[in-house]
Amino acid sequence: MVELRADARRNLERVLDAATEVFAEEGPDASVAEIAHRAGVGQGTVFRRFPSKDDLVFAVVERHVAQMRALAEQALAADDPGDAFFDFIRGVGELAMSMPGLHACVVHCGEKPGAAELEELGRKVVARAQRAGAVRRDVKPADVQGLVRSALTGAPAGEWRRYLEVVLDGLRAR
Amino acid sequence: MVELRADARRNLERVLDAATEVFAEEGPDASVAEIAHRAGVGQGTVFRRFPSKDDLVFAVVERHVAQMRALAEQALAADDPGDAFFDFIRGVGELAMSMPGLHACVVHCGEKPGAAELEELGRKVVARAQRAGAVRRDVKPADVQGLVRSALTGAPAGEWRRYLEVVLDGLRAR
DNA sequence: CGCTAACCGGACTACCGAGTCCGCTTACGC
DNA sequence: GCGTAAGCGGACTCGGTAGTCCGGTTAGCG
Repeated sequence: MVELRADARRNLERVLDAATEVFAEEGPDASVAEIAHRAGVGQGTVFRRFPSKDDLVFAVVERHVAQMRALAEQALAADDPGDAFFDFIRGVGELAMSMPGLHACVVHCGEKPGAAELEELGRKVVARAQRAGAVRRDVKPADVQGLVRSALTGAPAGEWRRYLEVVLDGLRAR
Repeated sequence: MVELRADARRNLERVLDAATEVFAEEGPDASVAEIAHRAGVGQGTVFRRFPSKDDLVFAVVERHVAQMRALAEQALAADDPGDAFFDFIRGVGELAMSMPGLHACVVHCGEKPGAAELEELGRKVVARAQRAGAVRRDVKPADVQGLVRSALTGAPAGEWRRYLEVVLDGLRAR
């Protein structure tokens, strides 16, 4: 499987796009049949590339997480560590909540995909903000991640920005 | 169905107890078969009393929510509105997280069961604390509820108390 | 007692979604 | 062109769950 035939590659992309769409709308419980149909291919085609449904979810989430990594890198390069942190979190919120279903997928896969690097970067962003005295020192980077994810996941439709601000206020050094 | 035969009443209680146990362990996705088995009755017996599985979930959640109402009433009777509020929230946390699966059930049923009265009481507790200057004024009672629920739902196993404290700090008037 | 309506259990149906299989189609190297 | 292996689709299997049904059991009244 080093080289994919042209039609196979085309279908693979269709599947990934359709899966992103469908998962974004319905979350990780969307059925593979729906995705295959939306992609205009048979179920067999989906399962040939992604041996299990979870593999498909991972692939979709992977793309999504990559964008967050970019934000984290940007935050590390910024001048003010405190502002960088708070803007980073807000950016992650915008990204995640632009496709709520996908966010549920991220939660669904736990830590699996490119989360390791993202977490590593996130750790640095947090540590830097703590060193600069902008973030309270008694929270661990994992706590920040968890709290933010909770606020985003739990907020009703249009309210997540307000929720996030409350959490961010709770994270500020006092 | 005004009067229930003695054996029927006994079975009804067994079912409710078993359901509470099982939902507390496995969340709202636990199967009715498991509950019936744990209660030592047939599935038919369960469905005779609760026409759908959701009805059963509601009944179980109802009981759980009643305990929270008690806490809210207690909070309203307390002297210091600020302390009352923060202790109330912590109490709700203890109650909810002593049975995490049940908490997921509460989330699962949305607002259905005795939530209306609980919400009404909660509203008063929050308003009182805001009037006393202990809680920031730009949050609505529903936000408090949502934020707390999010923090509890999203926290990993042993960490919910720490999460809750961050959120509570975010809610304090500054 | 003994009769009967209420009640019981658990087999059964209906349905849904993940993952498999195989006969047919098509890209593409020669 | 043409032969063939890569690829395709979608019907099918399999497992699991909500909800139904009915022949058998029993509470409890007279």
